[in-house]
Amino acid sequence: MKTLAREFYNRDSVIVARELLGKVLVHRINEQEVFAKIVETEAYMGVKDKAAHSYGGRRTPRVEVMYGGPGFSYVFLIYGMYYCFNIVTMEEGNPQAVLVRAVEPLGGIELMAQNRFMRTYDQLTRSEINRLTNGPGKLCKALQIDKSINGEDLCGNKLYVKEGNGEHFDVVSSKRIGIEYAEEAKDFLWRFYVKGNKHVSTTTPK
DNA sequence: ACCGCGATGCCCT
DNA sequence: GGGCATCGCGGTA
Repeated sequence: MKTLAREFYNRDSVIVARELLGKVLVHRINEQEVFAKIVETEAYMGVKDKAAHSYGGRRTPRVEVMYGGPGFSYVFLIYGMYYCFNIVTMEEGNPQAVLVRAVEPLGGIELMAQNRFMRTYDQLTRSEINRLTNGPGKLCKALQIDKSINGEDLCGNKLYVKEGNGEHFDVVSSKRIGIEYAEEAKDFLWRFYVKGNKHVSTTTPK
């Protein structure tokens, strides 16, 4: 399957977030590979978006990669223990990004089980299987995404996104999660997920 | 099922 | 020193 080209990411975050659904996120780790279908995303629209780290043109060491070109990873630590994985969108100097909030495991399941629960897949409970990758922090743990790949070029061959299998699905948009502080921006419908998919983090955001 | 809470460390208009 | 684009647990039902 074809890897997404840089031009795919050189568009509005809302468009990219919507179109990333159904695509496949791949992480090559030494000889191994984990890959998973993107089923939930959120758009962070940059300088005019009060929920974005780059709101108002805020430019600190943490958010610096958001100011670079499209198609690079932006990984940050949240609550002292979880990582969140984003893909930078729009041209250099326009700091937008898409947060990947949930994925559906497709390959490298054993490695994901080890990364998340330090056990083999068949040793996992139903609950553990269900919450393997259904949240931004969980998918980073499962796919071994951490600060060491902040700024990684997704047009390379270590961490990248490729086309999905082309099957049809409906898309739901909703308010974004966990941004109560963002005033009017908290109500923007900039979260997208695959309708009916079991790996979506939640279907009823506050 | 839902709800509340604590963990834990980096970042800093 | 306060806040955070989260998660898992233990309580109640």
